[in-house]
Amino acid sequence: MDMTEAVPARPRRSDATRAAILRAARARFAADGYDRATIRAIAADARIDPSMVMRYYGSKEGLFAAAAEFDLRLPDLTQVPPDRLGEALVRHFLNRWEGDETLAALLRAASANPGAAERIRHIFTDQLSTAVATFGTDPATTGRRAGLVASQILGLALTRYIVRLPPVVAMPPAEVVAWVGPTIQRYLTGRPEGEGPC
Amino acid sequence: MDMTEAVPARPRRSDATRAAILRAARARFAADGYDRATIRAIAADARIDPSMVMRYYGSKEGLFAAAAEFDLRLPDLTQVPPDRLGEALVRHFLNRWEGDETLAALLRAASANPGAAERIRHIFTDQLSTAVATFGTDPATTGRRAGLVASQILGLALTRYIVRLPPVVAMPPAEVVAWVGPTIQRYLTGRPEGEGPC
DNA sequence: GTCTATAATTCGATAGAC
DNA sequence: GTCTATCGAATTATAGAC
Repeated sequence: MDMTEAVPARPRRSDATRAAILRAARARFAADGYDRATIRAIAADARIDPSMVMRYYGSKEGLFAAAAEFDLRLPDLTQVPPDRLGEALVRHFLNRWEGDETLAALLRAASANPGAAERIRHIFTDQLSTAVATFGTDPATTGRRAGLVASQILGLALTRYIVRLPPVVAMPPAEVVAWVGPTIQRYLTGRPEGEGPC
Repeated sequence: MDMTEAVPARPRRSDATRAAILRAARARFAADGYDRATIRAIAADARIDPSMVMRYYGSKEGLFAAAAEFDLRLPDLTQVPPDRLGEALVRHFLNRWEGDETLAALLRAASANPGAAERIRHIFTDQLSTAVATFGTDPATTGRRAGLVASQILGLALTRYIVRLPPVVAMPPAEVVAWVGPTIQRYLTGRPEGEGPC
């Protein structure tokens, strides 16, 4: 047994530095977008030398790829009362945004960085579609429903955190849930044109 | 009567050049975002020298300000049957986007350009709010309703034209209207939590 | 592992000839 | 009005000393 096995999953000496870089990168990318967030500024925030960023992440693209790792952490929709799916989803997304600026960084970067839009597509097709598919709507409509949900959820994020439309920013979370919840609910389980079971 | 009056509102010799610059600028800003759309590239598209752009518009910011002039051209909502307001608005926005890339340019630039987000805020508060206020809902809720409409409309534009989510891109206009129309209708005239007049 | 120095681009903007 | 030439600044990325 050699020394490398004596230290399983050894915490590298510079893991703290790497984490600091990622933290600073996420904040800068979220605040300034991809192009305006410079490696120099990120390094300054993390209190390290700019060349360290290159050493650890290879390039600016590599840094962004690492900083933009994101999981929606969608709850198990089968555990939610079927008539409260929309409400639950909106509440979940609000919490997810306020606690993690990664999605805001992705959204802001999506217009300039070729990989960011692709990343968002994957997140909101793979992760969301599989969640939508877990309960028994017609599989043929799953993609469309997930896309509609994404359009409202991302639009809410855009107007609340990027464009910052005053009325949307001012709405308390409970009221956002009350207004947008029914929209998501209909996209998930309803039909178009409001010809619902009225 | 002197010569200046003999040629009222004279079309300057270079108006064609100015228009070509604006056309190229809108396309580049829409495709690449503010930072990546360079004056050099715009000038090349317009088949003119880069210095002409500076001469006509002073700076890159000035050029963007001129290129991002946008009017929602909202129809008179009082002429629309009250139960078809949502449908009419969604249809109008779809047509407005497909025919003019200015809004896409604004949306793409909103994350990098300080003035673009401000411009969108004005467009979607002033223009939309006044339209929402024209019919008789409680004035206290006008701003909120306009904000909610903007969140869904801008989210639709974001997922359809910027992020390009496949299911949203693939939806024919009629189906977008059928699905999203009722959402806008409820934001305009309904109440939250789906406790509508059922 | 960390930092200095700098290479190699690229961009917005300016000056001035024609 | 139009174009050539170029400045000055900022960026990513690399090479190499310590």
